[in-house]
Amino acid sequence: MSEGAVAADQLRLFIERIERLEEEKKGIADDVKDVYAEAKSTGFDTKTMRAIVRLRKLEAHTRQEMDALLETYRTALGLA
Amino acid sequence: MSEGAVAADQLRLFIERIERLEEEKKGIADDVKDVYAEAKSTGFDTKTMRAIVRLRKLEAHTRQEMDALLETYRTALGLA
Amino acid sequence: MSEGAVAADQLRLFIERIERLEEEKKGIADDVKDVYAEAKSTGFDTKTMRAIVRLRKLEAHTRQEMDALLETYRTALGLA
Amino acid sequence: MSEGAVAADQLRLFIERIERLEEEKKGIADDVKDVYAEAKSTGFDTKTMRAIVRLRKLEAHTRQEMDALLETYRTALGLA
DNA sequence: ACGTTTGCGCTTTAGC
DNA sequence: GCTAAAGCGCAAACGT
Repeated sequence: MSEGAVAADQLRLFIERIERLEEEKKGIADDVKDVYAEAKSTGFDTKTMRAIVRLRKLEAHTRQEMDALLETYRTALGLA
Repeated sequence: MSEGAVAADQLRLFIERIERLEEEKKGIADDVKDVYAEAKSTGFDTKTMRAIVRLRKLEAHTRQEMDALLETYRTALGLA
Repeated sequence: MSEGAVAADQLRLFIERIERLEEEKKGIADDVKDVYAEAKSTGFDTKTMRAIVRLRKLEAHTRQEMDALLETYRTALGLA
Repeated sequence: MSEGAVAADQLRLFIERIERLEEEKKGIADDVKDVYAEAKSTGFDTKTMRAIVRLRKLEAHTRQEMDALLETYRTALGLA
C-alpha cells in the first residue's frame, strides 16, 4: 500500500471519529431539549429555567476566575 | 412539606439534570478538539479537515432536505 | 467642542446608520412575507415553497463549500 | 400550454422573487457588518454598540406599547 | 500573544 | 400555544 493511501486511511479514521463525536454531542443536546420539555409539561417556565442555568454557569465561571486569581497570588507570594 | 417546596425540589432536580448534560456535552466538544489536535500532530491540516467535515454535514443535510421535499410533494399530491 | 463630544457625535451617527439599515432589512423581510401570502392566495402551498427555497439555498451552499474545499486542497498541495 | 405548466411558471416566478429579496436582505446585513467594522476601526467597542442598538430597539418597542395603551384609553373614553 | 474571522449555540420570531 | 427556522451574539480557532 502506498504512503498516500495510508495517509488517506488515517485521515478517514480521524474524520469518522470526529463525526461520531459530533453525533454524540447532538444526542446530548437533544436530551437537554427533552428535559426542558418535561419540565415545561410539569408546569415550569423554560425561559426562566434557561435564565437560571445561564446565571449559574456565569457564577461558576466567576468562581473559577476567583480561584485562578487566588492561585496567581499564591504563586506570586511563593506560598506554594 | 409545602407544595412550594416540592416544586422547588423538582425545579432543582431539572436544573441539575440539565447542568449534568451540559457538562457531558462540553466533554464531547473537548474530545473533538483533542482529535483535531492529534490529527494536526500527525501532520494533517486541520483547516482542510474542518472543511471536509463541514461539507459532509452539508451534503447530509441537503440529502435529508430533498427527501423531506419529496415527501411534501407526495402529501400535497395525495400520493400516499 | 471637546473631543468627547466629537466621539459621541460619531457614535450617534454610526448607531443611526445601523438602525436605518436594520429598518430596511425588516422592510425586505416583510416583502418576503407578502410574496408568500400572495402565492398562498393564488393557491400554492407555502410549506412546499419554503421547502424548495430552503433546499435551493442548501444546494448553493454545498456547491460553494465544494469549491472552497477544492481551493483548500490546491493551497495545501501547493498547486497554486 | 397546459395548466400545470402555467402553475409551474407562476411558482418559479414566486420562488425567484423570494430569492431575490433574500439576497437583498443579506446585502443589507452585510452593510450592517461593515458599519460595525468601520466603527471598530474608529476605536469604538462594537459589543457596547450592539448593546445600545438593542436597548434603543427595546425602548422603541416600549414606547409603541405606551402609545397603543394611550390609544386604547382614548377609544374607551370616547375621546376620539 | 493578539486580533481577526468563522462556526456554534441560544434567543427570538414566524407560521401552523 | 407549540413547533420549527432564522438571526443574533459569543467564543473558540486560525493566521499574523
